[in-house]
Amino acid sequence: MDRILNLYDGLYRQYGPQRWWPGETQYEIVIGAVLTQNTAWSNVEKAINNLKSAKALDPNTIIGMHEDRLKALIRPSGFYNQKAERLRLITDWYSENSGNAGSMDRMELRNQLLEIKGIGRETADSIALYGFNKPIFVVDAYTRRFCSHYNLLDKGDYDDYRLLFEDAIGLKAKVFNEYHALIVAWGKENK
DNA sequence: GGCCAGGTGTAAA
DNA sequence: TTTACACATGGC
Repeated sequence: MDRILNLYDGLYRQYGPQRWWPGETQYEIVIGAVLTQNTAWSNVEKAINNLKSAKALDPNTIIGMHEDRLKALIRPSGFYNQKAERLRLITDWYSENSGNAGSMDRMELRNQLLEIKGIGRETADSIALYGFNKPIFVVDAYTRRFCSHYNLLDKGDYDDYRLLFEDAIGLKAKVFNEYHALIVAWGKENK
């Protein structure tokens, strides 16, 4: 049995199902994916709660909102100048494409997202997997640490890590979803 | 008070 | 192609 599958079983037994992404709606997942860029999730929660309290967590409101207003609401998540712009761009895309993104090929969706300024590989893959249920494995800082710890891969490009898991598991969105979340749970216990 | 967190774009070597 | 740096807040 492949070691990657074996480690998955171990994590699952230890931590149980994680029920990711921590967000209720598809749009909230998209917003959260941007806000969490190099940022602690606790700070992202504050920003999302601000948006909810302001009844601003929907595409039309975000697009129509004054830039300074948006920056103030997302301020706790840090990098708020950049992120306000990134939220606007991803929201423009979302308004246009959320309807048919679900029927896109996984790589077609990924490539569309990567064309958006401020949406890099991890953010694109998080949106594709957790927002649209596409089988793309998400690589983050925890994933690299996990791979290094278990000697799966030490230095590599983002896609080297992604393919390592995709090749071992097969294109299974449900497993990708759970595995990534479990790696984060593992990572928070192993600092 | 310093370090770090579920990255990304840009510029320079 | 690789490396360095800016971007910012809140928790410990």
